[in-house]
Amino acid sequence: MPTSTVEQYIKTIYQQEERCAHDIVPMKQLSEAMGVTPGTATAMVKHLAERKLIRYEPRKGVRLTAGGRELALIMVRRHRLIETFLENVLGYDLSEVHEDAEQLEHAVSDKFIERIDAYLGFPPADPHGDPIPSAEGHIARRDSVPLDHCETGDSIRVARLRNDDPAFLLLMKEQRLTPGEVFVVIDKNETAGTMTVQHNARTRKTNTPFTISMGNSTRIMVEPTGEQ
Amino acid sequence: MPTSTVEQYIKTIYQQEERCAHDIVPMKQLSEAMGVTPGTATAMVKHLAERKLIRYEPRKGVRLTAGGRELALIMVRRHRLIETFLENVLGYDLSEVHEDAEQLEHAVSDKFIERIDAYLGFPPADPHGDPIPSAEGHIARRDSVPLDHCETGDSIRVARLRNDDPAFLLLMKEQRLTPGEVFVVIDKNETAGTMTVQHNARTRKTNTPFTISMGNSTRIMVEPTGEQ
DNA sequence: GATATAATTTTGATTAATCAAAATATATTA
DNA sequence: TAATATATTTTGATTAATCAAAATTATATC
Ligand SMILES: [Mn+2]
Ligand SMILES: [Mn+2]
Ligand SMILES: [Mn+2]
Ligand SMILES: [Mn+2]
Repeated sequence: MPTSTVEQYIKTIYQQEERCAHDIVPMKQLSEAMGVTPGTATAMVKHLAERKLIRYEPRKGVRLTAGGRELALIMVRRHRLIETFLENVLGYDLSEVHEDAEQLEHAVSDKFIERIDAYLGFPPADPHGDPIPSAEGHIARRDSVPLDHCETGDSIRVARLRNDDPAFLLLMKEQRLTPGEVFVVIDKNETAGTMTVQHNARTRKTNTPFTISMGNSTRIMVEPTGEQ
Repeated sequence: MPTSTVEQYIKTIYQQEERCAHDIVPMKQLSEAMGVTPGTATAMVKHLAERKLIRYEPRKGVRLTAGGRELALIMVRRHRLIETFLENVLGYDLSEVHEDAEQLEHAVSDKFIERIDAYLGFPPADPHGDPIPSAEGHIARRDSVPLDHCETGDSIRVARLRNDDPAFLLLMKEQRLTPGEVFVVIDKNETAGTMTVQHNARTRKTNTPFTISMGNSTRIMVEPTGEQ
């Protein structure tokens, strides 16, 4: 049985592989993502390699083995189902779900997770819009693009918010920039490094435009609505 | 912040104090209840005494301080609310709730517990009939007696099942000997060391009597129905 | 290409939790 | 009371996870 520390390292390596074009993950990146000193990460990485959960290339970095990916997807499934439960059932705010899920994911049994899944009606995605892997380890690939790839006039739907910072998520909630919501890009100012979007709601009169930095907009994944 | 090991020791000491007429808990009893060697328990007990969670009398045993009792009641509250959630919401069997609660109680946040409490409608007792302490650490005292204190002819209601063994609980469920159910003692055989009870249901025809050993009957806490 | 900078690994130490087995104290029994 | 049994503590060792700081290697810069 993996310890919760091992679980957390493996999940983190998976996430870093996703972020950086599924290349090898360097030690600095891993140690920073784990919040430990580089030496600690090196020691753990050797242990994970012995356990055959990763392949470790000294002085280069690490990547998951098939077995490591399997464990990572189990952890991602747990995390996302727990987040969905916290928001949908217990009424947590979007900005609060991550912190608690980060702990609970290491304490729940398979039985618990499968029952939660059924209770929620087998949701395809978590509150951030991230797809929930199946119990067998299959994960849906959804082709969304970062908001900064869009142009003025584009009609878009928010797909995922790839940032766990509560302050960021609180702001997104305030501006209704949450998964499923439809917007139009009304301005893209490369010089200023900002994008301005406007909510498409017909039920509200106050569709005040909202301006966001280009940096933050890379964390908002969107897909075209198909409408012009 | 106490580690989950510290939490578990404190909760266990509380339970052993309850069992044995709130006297001092000897080291052997503690080490057996924790499933560790006596030396391990001695080392931990010194640590808990430094933390002012217990008072430790060498060669005698331990007892909780006010602070220790406070932590213990927090853990008991968590455990019982989680058990209630697992049975009432996720459909766990009575015999399955304990194992998962034993892990989850160390991973949940205060926010999680208060939301679960509200979601369940502030239940007074868990599925075993054990009272749930309030968030402020108050616990209801219910004066129930062990089944073996009853006499032939007594009409009784099951209050609590003080045994976490899944096999025992499975049997109790089968015989409908669960909290709230009403029975009549139809025989008490001191020589054979058995008691026989019969379910009071009017909706069923098959009220076959059920015989249980005196030893097991001490784990079934009951209260008189008031009817003759 | 030599040197400065950055990343990585190694070394030595620490903390929490545990066990096995030896030592000691207490309780029971003859 | 003396001998025996039981409970408890002590000692020495182990495992997992971590840090600080020194040593090493790779990368970038001049
Ligand atoms: Mn985690
Ligand atoms: Mn998420
Ligand atoms: Mn526990
Ligand atoms: Mn219970």
